[in-house]
Amino acid sequence: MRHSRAEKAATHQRIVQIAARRFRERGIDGIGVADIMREAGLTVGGFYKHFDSREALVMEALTVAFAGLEAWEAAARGSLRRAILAYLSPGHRDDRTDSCPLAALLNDVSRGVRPGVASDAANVYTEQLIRVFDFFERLLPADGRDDRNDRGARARLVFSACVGALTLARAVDDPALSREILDTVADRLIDAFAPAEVPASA
Amino acid sequence: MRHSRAEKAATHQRIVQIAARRFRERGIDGIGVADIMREAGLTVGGFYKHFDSREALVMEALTVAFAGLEAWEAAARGSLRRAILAYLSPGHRDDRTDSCPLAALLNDVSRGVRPGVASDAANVYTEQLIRVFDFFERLLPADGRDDRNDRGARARLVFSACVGALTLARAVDDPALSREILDTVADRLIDAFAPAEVPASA
DNA sequence: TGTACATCAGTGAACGCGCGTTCACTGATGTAC
DNA sequence: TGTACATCAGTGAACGCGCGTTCACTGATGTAC
Repeated sequence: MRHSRAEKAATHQRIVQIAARRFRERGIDGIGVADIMREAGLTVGGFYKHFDSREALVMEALTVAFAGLEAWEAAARGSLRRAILAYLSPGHRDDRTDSCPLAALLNDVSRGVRPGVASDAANVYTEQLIRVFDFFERLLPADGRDDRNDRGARARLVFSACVGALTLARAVDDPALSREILDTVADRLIDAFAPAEVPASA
Repeated sequence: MRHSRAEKAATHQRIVQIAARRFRERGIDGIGVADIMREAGLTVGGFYKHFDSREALVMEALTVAFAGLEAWEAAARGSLRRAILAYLSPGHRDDRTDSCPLAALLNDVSRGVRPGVASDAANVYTEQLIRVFDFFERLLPADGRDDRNDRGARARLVFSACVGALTLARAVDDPALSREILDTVADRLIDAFAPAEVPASA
């Protein structure tokens, strides 16, 4: 029962990190407050010393989960090819706890979107999706018939295909089919949108 | 309290139809047995005269929901362009209760997939996804460099992009962005994969 | 065709369970003197 | 620097609630005669 200020802040962050991982793995309704606290080495009662409600934790966890996108963007180092291959890798498919929240929470967020009803989660989600679309747009090569709108359209297609292929590969029973979805979609996307790009180098 | 045999069969189908719609709209865990029975004009207790468990209803509802894919395939009448435009239409995005189960249940099913653990839902899901991939493959035009594998790859890309764009359009807060995702992804897909196709005629 | 009885679709209350939340309590930390 | 007290992070039991499931019951349907 110790509680220095520094320790409280660390505990708070620990809870949020665990939630950010478990929400992506099991869905926002897929894990309870008691389980999260237990994983943090605490008991349920203490939860409300850190958050006003479960919903408040959800929002903090979303922010943390989306912050992970920056690491993925940085890892691409300006290469569309690398970005696609990392997104559609078996590692990203299997490591759900740390994976892209835009894919992991697709249905959870979309079910919260209703005309006229504001959803904080959908707000953050939308903001981050726009960021990722912009990221892909900057990565796309300018080709002959290129105008800015066309590049935006291609960026939306590329990321839609990435999200679709990743989540389909996760939902599928058959490991061979799952792998085939990842590999062939990545291959086709690179072929169509990053053909001239120099292969990843040192 | 009447119960002729014909009426029981009709009641059974009514329950399954309602479940097939609500599961797609709210997720498999998003609606309870009591609510489904109430919507069917019945009380909870009667549920177990029709199903061994909630899980049994889920499986029957999935079968019914997937059967709806056939109607969509038929409506395309052999045109890739029509198939894409129907899938990525605002109508399909908004009418979630009757929409494509592959998109509506993406995360729900994928969370049930764990290595070594059999999931009946994932089985049906995989089977139907293969069917849809085949459907797209048959619709793709043969082009010059075409071999069968390449057509399979293109089919997987097209449907992955459709699923991704539809679900992203649903998760997004901003109606203009949502519409832009649908329209531009459909446009790019048609441009890349069904360019020579004659526009829909009578 | 008519009657008596068995069946069973549907009722509505109750069950155990897990959830988010509340609460009285504890004891180490931080602070006032 | 040392002491006394207030604060508050964390505990663990309890709360109401909704869920899937069970159960004794009802009364119309189906069937045997």
